[in-house]
Amino acid sequence: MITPSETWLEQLHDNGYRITAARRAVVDTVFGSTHALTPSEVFDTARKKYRALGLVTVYRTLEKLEELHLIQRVHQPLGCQAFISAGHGHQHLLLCQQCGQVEFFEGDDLDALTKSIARKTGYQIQEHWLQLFGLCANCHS
Amino acid sequence: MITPSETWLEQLHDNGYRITAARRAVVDTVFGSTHALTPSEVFDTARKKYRALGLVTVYRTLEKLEELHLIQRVHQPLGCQAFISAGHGHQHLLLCQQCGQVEFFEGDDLDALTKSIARKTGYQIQEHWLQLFGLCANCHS
DNA sequence: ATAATAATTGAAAATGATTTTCATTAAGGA
DNA sequence: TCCTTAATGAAAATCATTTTCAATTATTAT
Ligand SMILES: [Mn+2]
Ligand SMILES: [Mn+2]
Ligand SMILES: [Zn+2]
Ligand SMILES: [Zn+2]
Repeated sequence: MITPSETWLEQLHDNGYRITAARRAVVDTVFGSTHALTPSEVFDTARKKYRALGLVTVYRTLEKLEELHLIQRVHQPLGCQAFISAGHGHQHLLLCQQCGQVEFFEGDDLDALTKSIARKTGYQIQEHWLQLFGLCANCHS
Repeated sequence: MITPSETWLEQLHDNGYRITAARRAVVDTVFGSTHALTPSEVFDTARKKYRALGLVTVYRTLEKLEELHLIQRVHQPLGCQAFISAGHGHQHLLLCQQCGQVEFFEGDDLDALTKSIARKTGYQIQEHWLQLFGLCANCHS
């Protein structure tokens, strides 16, 4: 674990947010998950750690974690409500279509492509979304 | 216009769907739009062409057009409910962050990248999503 | 052209996800 | 420990989408 979930709590604290049992439960659930989780899935899991948790608090906590760039929304063919720990620096996602596992990768070089497209279209290209889908080592073979 | 909107109606017909005034209005609205449109936006525009149109029919027609691959959903930072005419063959989207104009481009070559990622991660990569964001010629300059 | 049929329609109701409201609780600095 | 104020969960409200259903209409068979 490169970033202990404690760091997320510290970050919340450093940004003026309080550390509560509800937030601990949500943070502990989302941090370290290898699958993107919807608010409802976070709720189900986090409630096992903190029974009194409310779904509303899950929404509110995810909102703050996203605002601090600690988590990011994952767009998938079947829905775009799930979240995962954010990558560090410029990274992209690789998703297993079978089991839903999420990995990050980096090292894509789209400079030649974006320059070529910019020239052809007249666009000033600012950013890109790239995502790979496939089968993880466990799911194929 | 490479594909007249008549073709969309023909396609609907060829797939056993009937041609109705409501569907004409939706098809005429979505076909040829240079911006991705939400169901509600389609409704507002299409209703000008066919006053009796119901929002439900917009949802149902978009569903069929997507099923026939005539339109495709557009994922954006602010939402993923909008649709645009589908590209032909293997193409990706280029979106203007200012005015929302959508263009297609092709010719990306991700083979080297996907092979490298496959080797490093053990994934069997099946497909990719790539989208560029920027400012169109009108919006910058 | 007419009639028969089955798909399509729009309104209304139902559903599901997310947001807002609000009285109560509790974090954390003084 | 006390005080202030952020945070909480329940309930209600909102918003997007889907389902239901009786009426309408496109298409096929006559
Ligand atoms: Mn990149
Ligand atoms: Mn491609
Ligand atoms: Zn897998
Ligand atoms: Zn523009």
